[in-house]
Amino acid sequence: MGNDIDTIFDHILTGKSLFIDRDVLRNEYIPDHILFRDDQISQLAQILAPVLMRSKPSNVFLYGKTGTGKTVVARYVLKKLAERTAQHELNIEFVYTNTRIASTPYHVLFEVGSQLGAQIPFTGLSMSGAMRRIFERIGASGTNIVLVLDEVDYLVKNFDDDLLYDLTRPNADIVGSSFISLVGISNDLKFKEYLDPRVLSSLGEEELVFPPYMVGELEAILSDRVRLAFRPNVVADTAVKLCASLAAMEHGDARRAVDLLRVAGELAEREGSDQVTTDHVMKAARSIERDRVYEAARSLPLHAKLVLAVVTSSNNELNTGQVYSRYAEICKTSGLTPLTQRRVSSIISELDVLGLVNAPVISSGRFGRSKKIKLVASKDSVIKALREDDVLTSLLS
DNA sequence: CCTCCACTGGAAACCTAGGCTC
DNA sequence: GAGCCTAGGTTTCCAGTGGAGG
Repeated sequence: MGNDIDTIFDHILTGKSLFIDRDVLRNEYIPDHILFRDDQISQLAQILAPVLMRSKPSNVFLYGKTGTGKTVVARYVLKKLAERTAQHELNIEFVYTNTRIASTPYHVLFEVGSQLGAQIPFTGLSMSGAMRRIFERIGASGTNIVLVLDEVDYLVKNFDDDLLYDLTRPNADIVGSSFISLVGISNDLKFKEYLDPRVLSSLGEEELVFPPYMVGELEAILSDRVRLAFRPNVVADTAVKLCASLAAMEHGDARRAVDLLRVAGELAEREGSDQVTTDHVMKAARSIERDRVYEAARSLPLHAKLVLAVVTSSNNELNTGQVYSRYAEICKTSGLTPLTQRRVSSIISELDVLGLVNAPVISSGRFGRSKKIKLVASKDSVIKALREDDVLTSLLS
């Protein structure tokens, strides 16, 4: 039915699409009105307001789990500020980087630099060299910067807080009267424990906490989006409730809730249904999980894929030694140089963090202590992703 | 209570790619 | 263009460890 290409086009041409505006359900969407975050918005606005007077605002930390509105509040306030600064012709730039996507301290600088128009090569410069170029750039133009570092906890846990220290440290000699003001966003409430006291004192000047949304709040948020995104009476109330309660189980994650709604809507539309039902929501939940697994597996480096293939091909739990010997065997037959067991052990831990495998360390007394590794993600999705790699296709038996 | 397995995971050394300086 | 420097990934080295079996 829904697979018929003419039906798909017909639906769109005859205006039978279920959506009015799909973009409302996208992650990057910034609503005109943000529900249940009035306090955080006004506090953040107050903290950042001094930029309008050309003085340096305190650095801020936003804490809260994923999908509690940190990023959207930050972007919303920044957007409003940018509107004002444009009116008053103030020399302020707002820079937003997600440090988990940038992934290394150097890439963060690279990203920040390119947004500011400073020339930073992809590789080759020292950290301090890259930092100097950024400072010189803003010093030369007399620009003040509000820098948002999303998911800073990732950066600090995987590396250290030197970058934060360097960014918060006053560099009067280079930057003149310009300043950099930091807005750090962290998913981890205990994040502060990882910080050096010297960083904490300058960075932790102000902090805002974002509590998880309650089921009722999620429902209100979703209803709001439904009104903007879908045609009237398309989405069943029960479907909205289900999205809200599924997301509430994931510690009140609004992003998850909105994703569910979008995917459910797309599934319903593809089926040619004129209603989005709880059934579509359930299907959406499964489909999102499959996509997540597929994407995670597909983007792994070759040797991580090989390790994953070994785990996937076994029906029972394996320990690190078993995984390594099978992995080494595969490398041998395909003429690859195997990585060391130490490295493979780390790769297994990385797969665990990605939620593809479960690998707790179990002690079996006399029989040693090792990780007990088993696949937890959908086997089909993993295999599908692995088959996309040419090297793997020839190996999978 | 002690042993001893099969690792774990921290730390440092090493390697490579790529820009920098002269 | 040679030689230097750095970041990021990997290897090397190794002290440390939870608990079944003695």
